[in-house]
Amino acid sequence: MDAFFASVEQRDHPELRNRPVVVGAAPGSRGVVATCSYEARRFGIRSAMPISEAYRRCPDAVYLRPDGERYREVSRQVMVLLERISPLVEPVSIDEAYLDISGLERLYGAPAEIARRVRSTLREVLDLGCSVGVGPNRLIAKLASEYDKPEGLKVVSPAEVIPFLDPMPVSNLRGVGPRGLDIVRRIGIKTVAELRRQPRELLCEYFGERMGHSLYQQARGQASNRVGLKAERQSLSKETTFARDVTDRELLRTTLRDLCAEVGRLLRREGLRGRVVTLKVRFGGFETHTRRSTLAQPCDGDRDLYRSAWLLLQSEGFLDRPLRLIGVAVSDWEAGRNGTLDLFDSVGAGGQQLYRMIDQVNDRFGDGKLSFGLPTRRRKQH
DNA sequence: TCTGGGGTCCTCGTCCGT
DNA sequence: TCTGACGGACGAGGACCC
Repeated sequence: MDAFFASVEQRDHPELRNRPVVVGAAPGSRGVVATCSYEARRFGIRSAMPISEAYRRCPDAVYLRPDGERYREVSRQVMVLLERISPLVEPVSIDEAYLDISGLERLYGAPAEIARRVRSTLREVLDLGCSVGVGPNRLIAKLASEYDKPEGLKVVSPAEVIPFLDPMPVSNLRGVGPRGLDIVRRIGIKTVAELRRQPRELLCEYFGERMGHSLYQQARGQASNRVGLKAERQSLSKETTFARDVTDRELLRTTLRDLCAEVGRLLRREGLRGRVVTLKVRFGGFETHTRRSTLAQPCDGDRDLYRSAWLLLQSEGFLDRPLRLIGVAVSDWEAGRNGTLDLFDSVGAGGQQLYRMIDQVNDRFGDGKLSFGLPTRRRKQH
């Protein structure tokens, strides 16, 4: 979806149309821009920019706090419409989804026609704009969707993959953030074409085994083409940044208690019980630490969570310095929950080869005859 | 100077049992 | 009985994404 939160606000409040709209923290507070309308982007405002900076660039914009519940509801409506077009829809975030459209040509026409149908359906039914990318796999489809925002439409055929990728900056690839970009600069490359000329060993040496291998594949346009169910939740957390750094123990105590109560409420709502409680703190200079504690029994109760979190906060000496942020997370669900995950994208080359072998066996002996489970994420996945 | 909140995954170090 | 190698479990932190 294009500028999703801002577009929903502009749609629901016509007086905001054609005006710069910034959804995020309140101006004057510690916080950032979640998203902003294209009118606001003309002032150089971007997602993740400090709200104070956004306000300096455009004090006349309309500043709104995010309405998460509303956006989630609209997101559900989007997904329902997508499911009418393809039976295989994988939501990847609140405003993005992959659709498997193989085999739909007879029903709807060429891939470009299907993409146009997606775009026009969301515009006509929900009055929202989106950009659609079509490609032979997830990587290419995603990059194609980002190619011509807003309301873009780009189809990349298998033959066009390499010419499509070649001129792109390496930062467009998945997993290349500011740190990755530093390394890219150090090697002296800019484009995907230049990246593809680097030997795999060199990329692994600079980026680490997994990331190096991933970049080697991405530069060749290789990626998974599986569209599956949304992955199950691995953890659940709540955190808050104080308006001013805090030393007051009582304020820290009540804040932590509130956070634990909220996490507990959500755990119970989702029917999850976790074995590990993680405390997160951030000091004035943005120095961030986490400390975790494994419970004897999985829990979803506010009091158990609070007891562990407060113990961690006290025992680690975190109360001696002013705190900017405090947070609490729960993870490692009790056995029997969250037992199945589609890990195709995270298992690496060995795992992908296993999947291919399983597909071959199932092709020969009937689908579903063979399946396999991976041990929990932290264990070595060989 | 400024830098949210809610996530996922990866790497590395340490401890401990085999 | 001792010792070293090995690997799993666990914890911390970094990097990235939306």
